[in-house]
Amino acid sequence: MPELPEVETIKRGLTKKIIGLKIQKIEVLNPKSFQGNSNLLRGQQILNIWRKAKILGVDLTGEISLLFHLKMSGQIILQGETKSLKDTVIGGHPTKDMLEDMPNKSTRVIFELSDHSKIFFNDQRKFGWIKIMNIRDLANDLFLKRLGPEPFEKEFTPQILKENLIKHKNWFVKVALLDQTKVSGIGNIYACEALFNAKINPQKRISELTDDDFTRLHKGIIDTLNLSLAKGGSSKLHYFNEAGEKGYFLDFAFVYDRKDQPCKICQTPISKITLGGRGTYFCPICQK
DNA sequence: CACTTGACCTGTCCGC
DNA sequence: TGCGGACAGGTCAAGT
Repeated sequence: MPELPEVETIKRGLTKKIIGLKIQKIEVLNPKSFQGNSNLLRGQQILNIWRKAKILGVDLTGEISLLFHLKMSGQIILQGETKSLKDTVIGGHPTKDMLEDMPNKSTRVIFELSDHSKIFFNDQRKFGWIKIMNIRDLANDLFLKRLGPEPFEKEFTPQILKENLIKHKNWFVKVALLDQTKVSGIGNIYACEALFNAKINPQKRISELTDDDFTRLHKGIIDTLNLSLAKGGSSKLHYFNEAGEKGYFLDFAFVYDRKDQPCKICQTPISKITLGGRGTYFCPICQK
């Protein structure tokens, strides 16, 4: 899925466009994609939009919030009333880099808003979900409660990173980065890229990391996520922002999805291995 | 316990 | 061109 930069990009885009609007109508095309009674949403106004890790939250009147998790292939696409998607895009990427008009065969849920725009929740693989939660239950949600620090918040320091990871001395560092209870929002792309940035081999065990490694890893995480935000996120297969545009971070990636291609620093072919069941890319020379 | 594999789904790409 | 298998931005559950 969409990892932190992709969900954050969607959050920022939606915030500019739908705060204050009301939800007029909900159409659930795939029941498994939507948990809760969708009738509760009708007439509720959108108050605030937030992100925690890879979860997107939409606070509504009526003391309820809508939570979205896009998992591997989810998309949230906002489309205006009359204009086609490509007409609404400002800044003009080529047409081939935009989604076609909605709905399509992956559309699972459709929201109609008070300005007659529509939000399409698309999800090819159906792993993603939307759920309605009472605001009081949000504070008790186990997944949200256990999430580690947000990389862009002050609480995330090299020391905290070390403290959270050191409990698992024998874990591969790459696998540890994917654990959302240690740090929030990192997925497979940014785990690989952050480790390259920090010059750490993904097969290193946590116990092998020095304080200097933790410091570089902390910086590598933040720098990598920042760069991706600046490039609009990563579009490998499914990711588009709320306006249907791709993100271009992967054009700048050093290792992810670059198996056998030359390292951009030392020209050594990039390696691909499997760690914790996930494809893992790294430069065997640059990452010690 | 710690660690790995499978399940959830659909689609695409690569090798024979 | 067809077909099978591997693989894909995530997370949880079951198995070893």
